[in-house]
Amino acid sequence: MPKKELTRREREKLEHRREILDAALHLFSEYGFHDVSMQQVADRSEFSIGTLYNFFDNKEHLYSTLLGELSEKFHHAVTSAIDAGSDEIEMLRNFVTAKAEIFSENIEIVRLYFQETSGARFNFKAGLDEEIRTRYAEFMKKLTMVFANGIKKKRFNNIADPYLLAVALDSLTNAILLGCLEDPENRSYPQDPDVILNIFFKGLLVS
Amino acid sequence: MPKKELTRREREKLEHRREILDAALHLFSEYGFHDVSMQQVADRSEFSIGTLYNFFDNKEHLYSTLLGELSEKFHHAVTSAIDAGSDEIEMLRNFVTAKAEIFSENIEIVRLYFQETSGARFNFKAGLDEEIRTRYAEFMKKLTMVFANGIKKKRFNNIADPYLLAVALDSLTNAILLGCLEDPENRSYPQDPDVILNIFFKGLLVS
DNA sequence: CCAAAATATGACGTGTAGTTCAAAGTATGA
DNA sequence: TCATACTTTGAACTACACGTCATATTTTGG
Repeated sequence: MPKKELTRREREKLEHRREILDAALHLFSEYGFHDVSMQQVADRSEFSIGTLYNFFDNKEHLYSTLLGELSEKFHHAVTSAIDAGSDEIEMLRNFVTAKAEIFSENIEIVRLYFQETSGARFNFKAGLDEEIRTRYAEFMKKLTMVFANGIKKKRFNNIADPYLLAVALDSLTNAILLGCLEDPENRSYPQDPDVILNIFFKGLLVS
Repeated sequence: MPKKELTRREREKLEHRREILDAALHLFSEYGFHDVSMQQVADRSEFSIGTLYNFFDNKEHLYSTLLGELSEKFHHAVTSAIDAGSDEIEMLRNFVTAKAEIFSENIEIVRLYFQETSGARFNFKAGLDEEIRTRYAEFMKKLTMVFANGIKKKRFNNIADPYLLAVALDSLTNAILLGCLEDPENRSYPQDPDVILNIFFKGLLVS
């Protein structure tokens, strides 16, 4: 399929679409889905309301397009970081480093993502985010396997169920990274992944 | 102040208020703030719309009253559990046990709470939940002190900043407990707090 | 240069949800 | 029993936001 074969018109159309998505991202990220009107998106993107509807069927479609793009970007970066590791320890370090990078470079995106997956995971119209759930499940499976393999290879101690470890690491990185980003003055952003990982790597109890 | 000295009328009024709050809790917990109308709350509580406004100034007030009550209940239970421990290890075990209990006994309440604090912590009208933020900050301070004291007393290894440990334990328990409750068939609810705490207590790395 | 196609516009239709308030219903206690 | 105070009611008011569509503008290509 020829990918570069786009007329200027087509390129401009894509650009316009991108501008609308960008405007929507900023607004949704700051105020949330319900507290942003299509008028605001129109104003910010410097298009008229009608034009928005040439690109997106409705408000939800605009929103879910954003979420879909973002979750794809996010999960690709994170999973490929894991794959790039040569052993389980390196995989975890790569994961934390990649996640920290993504978070710090895309606060707005990340905020939007967590508005959806944390707050509304339970009550939003199910199905809207089927794709996101699937990606998340895949990612958790991968992370679980890292722990499971590490334990099997005797690189890790068998301190907890691998899936529990995966949930733990994921939620813990979310909380710590978000906390640092939302309150940058009080908490410095961890450059070294082991700042976080030592909570797992080293034992708290004095033996 | 005489607390029992309530006329039947006053008692009934309180009861009515409670019924409205209960109805609102169930609805908000299931559908979220924006997707519940006052009409629905009225129907479910078997009062008319007008009556709701005799008890609460507006929809937000109704919602924030719920959140306030719930966060108070929640934090009281958790902090007193910590206080009941005689050493740092027991404090952490008490905390996890109490939290697990609260979660399993009040799924709806917990859902509502996390809708607010996870999803909207960033973007909701700030100030609406000033009280909740304060309580949360207090609680985090207490948990941080548990870790800090444990480290100072050489009961714990100094594997990470105490505040980081507190954030970690809090987010980790949230994620694991919620995960079990929302998907009870696949994941069994941990009765033993050490199932979770071993992630902290024991080191993952084979030394 | 002009007609046809593509794109953009924004006033307007429509529906809905929060809130008000005058009237109806109910309890109180003299 | 009856007047007074308290409580409930729900139709109606107001506001706003999604989404439409006839019209205007711009681009294309002959």
